[in-house]
Amino acid sequence: MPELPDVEVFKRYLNATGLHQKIDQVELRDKKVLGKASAGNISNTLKGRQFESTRRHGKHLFVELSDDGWLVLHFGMTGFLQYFKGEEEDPRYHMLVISFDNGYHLAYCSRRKLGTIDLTDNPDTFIDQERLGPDALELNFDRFEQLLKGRRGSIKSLLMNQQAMAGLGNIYSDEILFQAGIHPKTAVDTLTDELRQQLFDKMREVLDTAIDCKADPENLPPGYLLPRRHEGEPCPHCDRPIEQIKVSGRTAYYCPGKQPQG
DNA sequence: AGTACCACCTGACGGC
DNA sequence: TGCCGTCAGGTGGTAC
Repeated sequence: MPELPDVEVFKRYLNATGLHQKIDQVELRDKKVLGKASAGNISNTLKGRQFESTRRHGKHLFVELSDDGWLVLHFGMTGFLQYFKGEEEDPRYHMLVISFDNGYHLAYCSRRKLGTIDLTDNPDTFIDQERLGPDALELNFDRFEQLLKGRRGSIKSLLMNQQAMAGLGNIYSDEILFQAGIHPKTAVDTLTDELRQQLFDKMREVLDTAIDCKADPENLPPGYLLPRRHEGEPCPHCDRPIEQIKVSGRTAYYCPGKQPQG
């Protein structure tokens, strides 16, 4: 699930629940989700401290600790956060459980364990080390155009390339290309000025809208692809059946009427 | 540079 | 009902 809008929702959730409380206990239940930091390292760093603030960059969530240091969360395909009191209802997917002195717990949950938990002294350093591009919502049009320059691959691959820009994954790149009326396989270097502008505008619009909708596709306004993102479903604009193709290894859905092949 | 394929994990779904 | 193949919204490595 977690692309930029989802992670932004997690960030707000954490801001509303887990800040400014002393961390009493830290339990790492599966080391498979660890990045470079060790379990002991995570535990020692968090215990006795508080979460002070959060920052999101692309699909990464950084959580600032009192006295230097940040916890880094990446959610993979199935990660999410859960704040709860007392007993855990379904602890099967709780990979990391942080217990506060108010009796509440914050759990990092993941079914497929494809996410990563790590530590960093400085988010900017971490972003550099991971070679992440600028956050998709912090781009201005000039910077966006710079990113497109000299690229020859498909536009969908570029949108999903975290080194180019950070935050977009398979489903929101589909939605953005649908709204912009651009076929996912369109070569980047064949996009007209008009389409580049359209793409940039729709990227912002889709991301802002998705965040407003709590990143739940069912809440999206009429005219969005995501609730109908299945082969053969009618296009919400023209009723033509949605088609499915592979674009750099990922399944892409698009409307052949609204997004003609270039 | 770009793409294709595999791997990491687990669960859901469709076909038989 | 049960087994099996396939696929899933992410990422990294390798090979071409």
